[in-house]
Amino acid sequence: MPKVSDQHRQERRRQILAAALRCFAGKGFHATSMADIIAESGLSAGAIYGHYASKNDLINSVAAEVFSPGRPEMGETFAELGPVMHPVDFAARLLNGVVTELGNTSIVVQVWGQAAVEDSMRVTFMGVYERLFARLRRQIVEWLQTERGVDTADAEDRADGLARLLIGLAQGGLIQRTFITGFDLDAYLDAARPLFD
Amino acid sequence: MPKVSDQHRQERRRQILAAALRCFAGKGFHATSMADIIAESGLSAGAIYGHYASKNDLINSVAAEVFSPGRPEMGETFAELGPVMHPVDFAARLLNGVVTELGNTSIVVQVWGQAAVEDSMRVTFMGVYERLFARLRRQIVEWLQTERGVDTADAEDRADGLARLLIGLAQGGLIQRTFITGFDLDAYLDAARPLFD
DNA sequence: GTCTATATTTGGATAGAC
DNA sequence: GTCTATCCAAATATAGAC
Repeated sequence: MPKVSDQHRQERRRQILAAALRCFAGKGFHATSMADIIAESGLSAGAIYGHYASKNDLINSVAAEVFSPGRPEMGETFAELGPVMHPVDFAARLLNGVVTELGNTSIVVQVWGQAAVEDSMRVTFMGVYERLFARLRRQIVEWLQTERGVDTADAEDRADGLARLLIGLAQGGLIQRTFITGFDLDAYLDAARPLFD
Repeated sequence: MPKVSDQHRQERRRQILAAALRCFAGKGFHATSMADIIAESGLSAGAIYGHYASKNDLINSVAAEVFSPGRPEMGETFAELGPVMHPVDFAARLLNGVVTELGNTSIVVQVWGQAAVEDSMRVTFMGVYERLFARLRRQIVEWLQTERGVDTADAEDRADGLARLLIGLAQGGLIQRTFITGFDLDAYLDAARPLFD
C-alpha cells in the first residue's frame, strides 16, 4: 500500500489544480491555455498530463472544487442548547466561507456560466443546490419555531419561499461582490433581516 | 443617403446576431464554432464576415444585446397621478421583460461569467448596474414616501440597501430560473414583499 | 454581397529521452 | 515522474470567383 507516494501524488495534484484555479479565475476557462497553466504551476507539460488527462479534466476538477459541497457549515447540526442561528447569519457564514476559501469569486460566476451550457456541471450544480436548499429550509423552520414561536405548519409553509429567497440573495451577493470592488456582503445581507420578523 | 440598403443591412445583421444568440445560448461561447453559426443562420462564411469582423465581435454584440440598457421599463417615469408602483412589482416587470425578450436565460448567466474576466464586458456590466441601481433606488424612495409616509431622510437611508438587495434577488432569481425548470419567478419575488412593510 | 475552398494559426496532447 | 520537442487537429479568417 503506497501511502507516502499517494500523499505526494495528491499534493502534486493540488499544486497543479491551484495553478489552474488562479489562471482560470484571472483569464477565464477559454482564454487560459495549457501553456499558461504549465507556466503558473512551474512544471512541464508532461508533468501536468501525468496527473490530469486533459484541460477539460482540469476545468471539471476546478468546478468541483468551487461547488465543493463539503463546506463545514453545511454539515453542522443544530445546537441542542442555546438559540438556533438566525437564517441570515447562517447564510452569511456560508458566503464568507466561500469567499475566504476561494479568494477570487470570479471563478464562481464563471462556473455558473459554464454550468448553464454543460450538462455534467449542471447536474453538479443541481446537487449542491438541492442540498443547500434542504439545509437552509430546515434552519429556517427550526428558527421560526424556536425563536418566533411559529407553529410547525406555518413554519413549513413559509420556509420554502424564504429558503429560495435566501439562496437568491446569496447568489446575487456573490455576483455583486465579484463586480463591485469593496462590496460589503455582510451589510448587504443584514438588510434582509426584516424578511424574518 | 442609402436608407433602404442600410435597413437591409441592419436586418441581415439581426438575422446573423439572432443565430449567434441561439448557438451561444445552447452550447456556450467557446463550444460554438463559426461553422455552427454559419449553419444556424443559413448563410455562408463570407456573408457572416461581411457583417461581423470576427467571432469576438459577435460575442460582444450578443453581450451588448443581453445587457441592453434600453429596456422600456428603465426609462419610465413615475405616474403623476395614482400610486407609485411597488418596488417588487417594478423588479418583477423588469425580470419578466428580460426573460421574454431573451427567451433563454442561460445566455445571461454566461455573459456574467464572461464579464467576470473580460474588461470591456465588465465595464458594460457596471454601466448597466449603476443605471439600474439609480433607477431602483429612486423607485424605492418614491414608494416609501408616497405609500408608506416615510420621511425623505429615512427613505433615502433605507433605499440604498434595499436597492442592492432587490438587484441581488433579481440576479439570483435569474440564476435559479436558468437551472431549475419550472422555477416561478413571480412567486419567488412575492416572498420578498415583507422587506418593504 | 455572397459563395466555396483553402490558408494559417493556435494550442491541446503525445513521444521518447532521462 | 518529469522534461523537451513535436505532432496534429480544430477552427478562425481570407481569397477569389460569381
